[in-house]
Amino acid sequence: MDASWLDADEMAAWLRLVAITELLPGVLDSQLRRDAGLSHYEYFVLAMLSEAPERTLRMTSLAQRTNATLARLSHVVRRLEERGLVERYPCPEDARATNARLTAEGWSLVESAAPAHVANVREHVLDPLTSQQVHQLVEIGDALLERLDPGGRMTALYRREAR
Amino acid sequence: MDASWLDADEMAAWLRLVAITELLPGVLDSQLRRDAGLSHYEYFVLAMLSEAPERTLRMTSLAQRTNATLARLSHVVRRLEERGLVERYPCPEDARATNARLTAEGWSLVESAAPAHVANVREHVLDPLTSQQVHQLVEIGDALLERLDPGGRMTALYRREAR
DNA sequence: CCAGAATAGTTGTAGCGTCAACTATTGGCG
DNA sequence: CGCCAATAGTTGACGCTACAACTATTCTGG
Repeated sequence: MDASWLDADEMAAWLRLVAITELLPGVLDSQLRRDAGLSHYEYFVLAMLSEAPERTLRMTSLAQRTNATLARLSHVVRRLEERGLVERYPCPEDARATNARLTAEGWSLVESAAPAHVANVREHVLDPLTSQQVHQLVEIGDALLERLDPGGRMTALYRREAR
Repeated sequence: MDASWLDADEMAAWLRLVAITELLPGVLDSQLRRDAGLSHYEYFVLAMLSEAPERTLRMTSLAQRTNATLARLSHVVRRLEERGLVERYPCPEDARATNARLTAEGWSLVESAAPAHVANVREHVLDPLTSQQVHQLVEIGDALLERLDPGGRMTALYRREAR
């Protein structure tokens, strides 16, 4: 990390981004773990299902929406299924595919966990920013995701095209 | 994740930040793993040592600079020591403390890994941003880190005070 | 000056993610 | 048709991180 290769502003931005990616997961996980017994990724999976029609999604689509590989999702969904929060069944239209559906129990867990989670996100991320900075973060996020996920394989569903 | 609790811009910013924290580690890790046999966190540890006087730091200080807990760092340094990249020795001034020092081998590894890593950071993070956005990211980062690491326990060393 | 609290660090364990290997189905095209 | 590539998903092993428990020093107030 030779400082001469990045100018002062670039280095400052980079150090902050690294720190955020190290610290944010812990902040999210510990609140959700304590209040709902879920990791942030597990919560996010349940939340994506809760917003889908029939509260059901194919594994591949769910993996995209949660920025994860299929292998990771498969392990997570197996554990969620063992806890009765989700159920899997073969997709009727395509025998290769698997559908994951939120159970009633899973739905009520997300519902009960959401308020405290949203409050936590507000407290640690949204509140400290001005509304102008929130908007800047959207633009910066789009620019970065275009490179971090070039084909839009994981983020195409909500990403705005670059101007 | 009830959308009604966050407005459109807030939700957009939040989804992008989540996606970045999921995707960035993989982008950094895979390049460094392939080119230097190091995880990004391991590289960062070596890089922080390479910039310190005597290429030596106390474990606690090194943990702060790398946004990590002492437990995590201890495991990582043990593995780096086994590979001959770092050496540990009891701190003379305080018998509780341990110093970690970069070996010659560790130094040459960081030196050889740095160019490709910096290029990767440029390609995926800095280049897609305007210089104005880089500056905005610094401000946004400071605002978030003030909440993510309230006491400045991990980030005080480089964080700018809020205006 | 010494008892208890705080600091510094290590270690074992359990849980999660990555990677590679694998099965099963579908789609394309010759 | 029939074969081969692509798609969809699962699984097992391995490595890394968080958490809790532990040792060992140093600091501090009575």
